[in-house]
This record gives sequence, structure tokens and C-alpha cells, in this order.
Amino acid sequence: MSYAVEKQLAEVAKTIKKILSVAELPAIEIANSKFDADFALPCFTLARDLHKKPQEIAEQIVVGLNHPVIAKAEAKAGFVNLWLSDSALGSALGEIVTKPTYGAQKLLDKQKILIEVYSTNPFKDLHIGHAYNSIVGDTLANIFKLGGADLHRVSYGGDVGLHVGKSMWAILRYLEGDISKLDVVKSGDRPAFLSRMYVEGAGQYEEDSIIRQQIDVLARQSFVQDDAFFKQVYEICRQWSFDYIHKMIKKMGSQLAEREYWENEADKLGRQIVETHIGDVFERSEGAIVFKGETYGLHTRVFITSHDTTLYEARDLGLMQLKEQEYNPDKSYYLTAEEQRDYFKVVLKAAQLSLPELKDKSVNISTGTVKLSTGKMSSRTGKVVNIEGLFKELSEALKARGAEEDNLQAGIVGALRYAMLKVRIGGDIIFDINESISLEGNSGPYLQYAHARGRSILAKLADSSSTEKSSSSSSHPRLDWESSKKKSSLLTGSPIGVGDDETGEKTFVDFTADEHKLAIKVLEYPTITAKAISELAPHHICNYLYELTQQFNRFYEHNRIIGDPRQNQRAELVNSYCQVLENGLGVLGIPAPERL
RNA sequence: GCGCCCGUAGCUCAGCGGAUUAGAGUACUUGGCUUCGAACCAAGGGGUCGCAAGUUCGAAUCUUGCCGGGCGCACCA
Repeated sequence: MSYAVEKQLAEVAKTIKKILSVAELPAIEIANSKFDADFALPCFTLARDLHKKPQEIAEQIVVGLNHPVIAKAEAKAGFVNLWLSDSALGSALGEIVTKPTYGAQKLLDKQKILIEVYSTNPFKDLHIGHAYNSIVGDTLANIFKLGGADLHRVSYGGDVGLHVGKSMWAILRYLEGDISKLDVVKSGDRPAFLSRMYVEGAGQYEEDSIIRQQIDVLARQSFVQDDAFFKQVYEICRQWSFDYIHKMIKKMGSQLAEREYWENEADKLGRQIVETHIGDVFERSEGAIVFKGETYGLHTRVFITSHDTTLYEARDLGLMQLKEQEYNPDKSYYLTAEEQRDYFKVVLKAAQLSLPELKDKSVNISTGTVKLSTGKMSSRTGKVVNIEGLFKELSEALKARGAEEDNLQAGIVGALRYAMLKVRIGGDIIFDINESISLEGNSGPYLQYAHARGRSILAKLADSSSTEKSSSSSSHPRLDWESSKKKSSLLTGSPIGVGDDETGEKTFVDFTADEHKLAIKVLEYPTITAKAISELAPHHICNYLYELTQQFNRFYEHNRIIGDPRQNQRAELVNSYCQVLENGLGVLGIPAPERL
């Protein structure tokens, strides 16, 4: 995707190359915000090639540069500082309204990408770490999509193994052979019930060696499932879990996976892969089947235990194979916590050797650990925070601050997602519930508020213009003031808009300093999306949107929109701003309600 | 012990394919609502960018070595 500003700058770069008669030019950067300029060209690398001082080169460019896109150029400290002309700015802004997907890129065009958006274990509780992982997964999926990828969301559920044995042991004990006892558990209580059962089984496993043996038997049963009663109970409870997981995923503002893989189905395939490669990839050791990673600078891991059950390692191989068969993707992304980083390297190496057709399609992105700051929440519960408890806390805090009931959910999602997405993926994240629900400063609600504020101005304008005129209410109220004007050249949008051709009325004739600043910030969006896509870094979008809304709030503070002689132009500008903000929030999975 | 990740303002973090005068939020101090939403804006104090060398005209950013913290290293997921 090539946006107007990009094209304009490319033209300027061409001109500068001519002035210096060089073939290559460093990138024209967005100027540091502490300087007044829009863009800057550093001349330091040029200095080496041309054997001149950077400042001399900068001055040479300034003297020679005469381009309609550039209103002003200045040489300072080895940089050429550049200001965009009003006409260039105006035509670039027009794109935002005409392209609803403004910000989308083609960096990943035609790539088929698979991403595991959540990997949860049924039977166990969902805690804040699951929330973080799934929110990051969902947002990365949005970013891949923004990059033009053929994106597929999948998930993986651990429905076999020891943890299932632990849960099932406690559940079966509770039932005492009578499955109708499950009916007593009301649907709202099911997650808590399952969570209690798991905790009970896990506790007994540690304490009692006889129970441990019973649990081991049940764990094996989760694979084979040849006991009818076990199977019946297992399937009901697993369904309860998945219903709950789906509910929570949606509540966090994330999308469900289009294909949900279960360990159950990856198990057989995984075992088969391991067993057919004993000798060339895997080897027997102390009764288990292992992969010796030391040969490759990694460590040894067990794939099939000495009790002849598969481990996560083997099942992951099966999963990779399954994904390959069903999707044949170009890239397949796995999101894991950092403690799984080295684990994943081993599995990937084993996969590379035993399944060469996978090549290096699988990529692991590791996130840090979610830690709670020592707030009242962690001290009260004393342990990991259950995800529903988190929702409750967020909801109460928002209500206490006077949030409208209708938009409570939007606020919760905004606060939670933004708090988790605004920092770089990879490091540990210190989650402070009080800070995350704070409506002030660099927060989700700040952005949502700033959006609602802008929309409310536009709505007000739409109202006044529709009451003045015979009210033929448009389906797009926020563009109503447009109807009172002639079709603006902004909306037709000359492609490159260098302003040579001054035919027709321009919505943006000139810009005040404040308008110019806001406009430049709005137009920075595609540069940011490109960065977020290539680095897989949602936090760039967060930071940008925060700077954008800050810029808007400053503008709003000092400039009147309704009733000002420049009303129409400013409304257009606010509209562009709202559009970009809404687009950006959309990528983050944060709703942008018209009112809060 | 080996490997990976991380040390930037009191706290939470951006900035890291070097480049104009290290930035935000929060907390603290202060000013601004008869005008489009004050969940806002403006101003102030607060930093040996963990330490030390090296590369460079120039390093928070690259290299090396230390120090400090987290995680992983055989049958949990």
C-alpha cells in the first residue's frame, strides 16, 4: 500500500538525489517531536560518500530544493528539516476519508499465516496470564491481517494428560458413579466447580501416593478413553470448559479461532512421528524416547515417557503436522510464555529433522510473565488472579468513576487490552489493576474518551446542519456537514496532490500552525502500521494513538471548531482524526463507542 | 555451571539497524471550566540511560567483560 505522503516524499527524495547527483539517499524520517519540523533528512552517511561536512550538504540541498510538496526547508546541525506544503497536506488528508482501510499495508500480501491465538487447558481455571496471551495473540492476528496476510486463527487445547487426570479424579469422586449429580451444578457455577475439582486433584496428587497412582491411571484414560463412564463425564466437562473459554475470549474483545485443535487429535500423529524416527532423530534412553538437543546447542527432552505416554513435545510435533496438512501455511506462529522459549527451540529442531517438509515455517513468539504489582488485589487473593475476578474489579472501578452502563463493557475491554498491549512483547509485564483502570493519562479509556469527544463534535455539527436544512437524514450522520457543500476535491482526491493543478474548490486551502501539527500526526499512521507489522509490535500503535489523541486534545483546547470561520475545514480534520483513531483502536481490538 | 531474556526519572514504561537539546504516563507542586465532553490542557522539580573498557567525528543504541534480576536445562504443560 502506498499512501500519498509516502509518494510525496519519494518525489522529494528524487529531487534531492538530483541536486546531489547521488544514487542513494537515506530515508526521510519523521522529525523528532521536539523540533518544529515535519520531516528530517540526516546527511551524515552522505557526508562520508561525498567527502563533505553534513551541514554543507544540508545547506546545498536547502538551496537547490524547490518542490511544491515542500513549503519550507532548513539546514540545521547536519539535518535538512522539512515542512510539508498546505496543498500536499490537504490532498494527503483526503485519502483518509476515501479509504476506510486507511493504514492497511501490503507487506504480507498473499502470505498464508497461521497463528495460535489461544492455547488453554480445559478443566483448569483461566488466570490473568491466559488473558494476556490471548489478547496479544488476537492483536497480532489483527496486525497480520492489516499487513495483508491471508490470516487464519487457530487454537490449541490441552485436553489430555496429567492435569486432566487430576481433575477427573476429583470429579469422579464427587459423582460417586452417579452422572446425574452433574445436573446439580448450575451453568453459571460450572467454571468454579471445575476449577475446584482441579485444585483438589492437584493437591491430593502431591500428598497421597495411592491417589497419585489412581490419577496416573485416569491421565492415561484421557488418551485411550475406553471406559464409557469416564468418556461421558469427560466430554460433558470438557464442553463446559470450552463454553467458558469461548465466553471469556469474546468478553475480552477477541475473536474465536476458526479451527480449534485439541491435543487429543495431535497425540496419535505425534507418537507416530516420534516412533518412525527412532534412530535417526530420537533415541531410547532410560526407557523413554528422547531427543538429544545437545548436538545442536540445546538440551535433551523426553518426547514419549517410560510409561509410554506422549508428552507435550510429541503432541506439538503432531500439531505441526496437522496444521501443515490442513493449511499448508507460509508461516505458523506460536505464542508462548518465556519459560517455554528453550523448550520450543528443542521441539522446532526435532520437527525440522523429522518433518523436513515443515522447513522453518514455525515461529515462536515468547511473551514475558504477567506479574501483579502489590496492589490490594494480589494481597487479598494471595495467588494468581482469576480472569473473571479481573473483569469484576475492572467493572467496579469503572462504575465508581461514573461510566455509562451501556458502554461499561467497552471500557473494560479498552482498559484491559490497552494496559496489556502498550508495552513491548517479550519482557515481563507488571500488571497494576489500579493503573489499568485509570481513566487518565496513557490508558485505553483516555483514547476512547478522546474519540468520543471528537465524534460528539461531529454529531453536533451534523445535527445543526440537518435541522437547518430540510432533514433528509443521512445514514452517515458524521459526514452531514459535507452535504451543505459542493463536492470537495478532498473527497475526489488527486492521487499525488502536488498542487500544480488548482482546479476546483479545495476543502483545505491553508493550515494554521495547530491544524498543520494535528494533520501531520494523523498522516503518520501508515508509517506506524508498517512498523508494527514488520516488527510484530502492537505497542507502536498504542504509543502512536496516544500521541495522536494528545495532539488532538491540545488542538481542541486552543481552537474552536463549531462556529469558527474555519469550521468546515476543522470538521474535516477532526473527522480524519476520528477515523484514524478508530482504525487504530480496531487493530488493538478496542471498541470506539461514540459516547462514553 | 551452561543457555536465553532484562537493567533508562520514586514507580510503570517508550526510545535500541548510532545522529539535532534522553522522552511519556504516574506520583508530587502550581495554574486554567459563563464557550464544541476538565476522563482535558498548561507550567515546574525529578536521570552518572546498571558499571567499565572498546569501535566511531558522534553511543541509551554496536562489541567485550563485569555486577544485579528473571527464566530454562529428562519423563509437568
